[in-house]
Amino acid sequence: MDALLDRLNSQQQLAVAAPAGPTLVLAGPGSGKTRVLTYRIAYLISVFKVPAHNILAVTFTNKAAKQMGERMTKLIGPNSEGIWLGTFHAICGRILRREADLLPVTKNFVIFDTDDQQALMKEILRDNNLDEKLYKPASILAAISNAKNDLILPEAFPVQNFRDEQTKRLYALYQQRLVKNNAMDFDDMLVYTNQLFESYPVVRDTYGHKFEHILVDEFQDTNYSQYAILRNLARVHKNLYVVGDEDQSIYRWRGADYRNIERFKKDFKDAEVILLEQNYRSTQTILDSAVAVIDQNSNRTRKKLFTQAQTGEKIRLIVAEDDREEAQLVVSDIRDGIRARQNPSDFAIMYRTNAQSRLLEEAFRRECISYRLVGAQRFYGRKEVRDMIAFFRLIYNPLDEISLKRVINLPPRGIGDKTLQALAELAEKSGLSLGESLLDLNRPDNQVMLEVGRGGERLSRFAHMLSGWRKTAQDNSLSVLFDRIVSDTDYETYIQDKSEEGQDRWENVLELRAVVMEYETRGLQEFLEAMALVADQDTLPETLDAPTMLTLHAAKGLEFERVYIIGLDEMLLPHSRSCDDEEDLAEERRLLYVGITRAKKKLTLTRAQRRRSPYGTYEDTIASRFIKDLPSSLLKQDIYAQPRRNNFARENEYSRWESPSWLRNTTIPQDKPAKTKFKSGMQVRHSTYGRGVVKNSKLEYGDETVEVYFEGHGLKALIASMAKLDIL
DNA sequence: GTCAAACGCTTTTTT
DNA sequence: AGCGTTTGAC
Repeated sequence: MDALLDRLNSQQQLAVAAPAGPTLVLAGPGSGKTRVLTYRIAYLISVFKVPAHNILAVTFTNKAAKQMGERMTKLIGPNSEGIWLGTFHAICGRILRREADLLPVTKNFVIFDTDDQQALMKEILRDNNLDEKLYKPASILAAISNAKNDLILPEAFPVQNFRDEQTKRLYALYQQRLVKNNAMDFDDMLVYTNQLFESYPVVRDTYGHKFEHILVDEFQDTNYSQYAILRNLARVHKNLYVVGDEDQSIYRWRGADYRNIERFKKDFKDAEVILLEQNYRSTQTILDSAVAVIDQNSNRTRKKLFTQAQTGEKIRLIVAEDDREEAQLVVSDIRDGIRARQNPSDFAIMYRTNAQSRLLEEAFRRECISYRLVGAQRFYGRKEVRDMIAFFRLIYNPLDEISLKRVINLPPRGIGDKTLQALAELAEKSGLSLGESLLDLNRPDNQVMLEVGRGGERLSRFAHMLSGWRKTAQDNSLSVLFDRIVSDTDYETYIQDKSEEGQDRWENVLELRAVVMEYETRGLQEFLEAMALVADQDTLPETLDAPTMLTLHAAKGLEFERVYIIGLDEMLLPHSRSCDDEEDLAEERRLLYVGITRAKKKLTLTRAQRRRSPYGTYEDTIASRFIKDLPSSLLKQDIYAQPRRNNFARENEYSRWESPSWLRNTTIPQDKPAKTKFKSGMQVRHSTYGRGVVKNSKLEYGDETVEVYFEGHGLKALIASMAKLDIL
């Protein structure tokens, strides 16, 4: 199996073949981190002869887990079967279901996502007569989440003022309500796992013995409670192998604590530290600019990033007049690239906030280019999809009141607040949950129905449906259940109003049915677990050959030939919410660093001089402070010309582009070409338009603008440094 | 209980 | 500006 090591450089070999024991791999971007991790596991199995089921590998995203699994299978085939591979949440979910007897919830607990949490918190606030405006559910939940990430239980919640006291109380109530719903939130999965280990050393040591080797990817983005889980699990064998890069820590806001690296060094004194510095991804220019950006952060160990690749092209900086034009410029450039035979999937556009994708989407549609949009809640956030999932959840776990309330009157069947109130009173009296007393109504001998009044009949009709579904769920496949819910509720008629959106929504339902089919044999539990833990970005069709749009956060771990990072404006990158805290600012910088280092060949940074503010009006922007950190020797400042004239002349709103008046000088200094390279009458060739004749050329705004007449395309104004024009 | 109009607020990043 | 939520009318 030494052939395994042949394909690695010496640093990587050192990491892959490291002796057992605590190991810390500090890996710069593009240094083959994932490769090392995958090979390490293969090495453990084939050289150390560790059985796969004694290995635990934790990744940051489901996608990374999937990817690693695939690579592993390629590397060592079926020997890799049985390995515990997944995100912290997936792994914890697995442990918690197995050990559910020791938990305050039952084995078929459900996982509350952000929306469910909000709904629950709103109920609690209402029950306690607290003003939602004063106590915003989101901010209360954020405080609770922070506490959980540090393993602070309600009793230990630190109180300094009245508001803290309220938060503490709400935290306690919230936990009670979750248990009543037989539910837990994302953070609870980690907290419960820790509690399990702390309260039952037997359980802790069972898993501790089981996992001879534990490997962790993206270690810099673990939070304290995740670290505590690792420490608990590694007590026995101490074979904790973590891989990370402090410069790529971008989840502080979610509780990620890069101090875990220090904790690790302290808790595992004899840990071996291995550095991976050679970069296999990017050109030296890209690396240099990345280093220039990240070196401005203090409190970090400086690393060199080197590559054997070429210097490569300079970084382009494009300044558009407004955000709409920014989007159009980027998309036009990609269009030109695709026409010039570039692979569509080589392109990626990255941005700070999801909202920025909208203008890009519009631009792509105008150009009739298909695209991949990562995340942004496109599918699983849709109401109709969530509705259907709520039906499933209620069937699986009737204690889930949030889901019950969501679907009990859906489609409207005359069960409003009053009827629900009556049901709640009934439940109160019998000491049952809403769902249980609802199902009780269905029992033929049930008399209490009368007490509920006129709504009683509607309620029991729904109860009848629900118990029918529960029976169906027991001995039928998921799609059968799905179809029954749809037909029993006449869901199609409900959402398929004649409108076009109705059609869209129905198509979403059908798409969800296709997802359900994938879990056909695996059952309800696995389906719901996946729905809760698998995010949109994990479901991207990898096969689609199209440019990708994604947030800088979502870009971590990926790489593309050509990367565009848009919106390099103050208040956006760095984001306004991060501007008054030193640590937050450092994280924004790391975010840009992550983005830059995704690029293999070519990097383009853009910004807009005016941008739509959240309020709808246009506002002037200020160039991002990070631009200053890029040495001008690495930059090629570009001002776009427009072959768009012909394309858009028909559309009135674009007519302003016919004049070059939007071209602006910007603040970035640049060496201007002394004289024009092109002269009137020259024969030239362009990658897209073919042969043409130069009509005119002049120096303008720091760059050379050439007017060329192309047969079949007409007169075009091109920027010499941009358009690849060859003189014939 | 349902529907429509008016209001008010919003945007950071995600398992 | 656009959306979701609340309010008010039927």
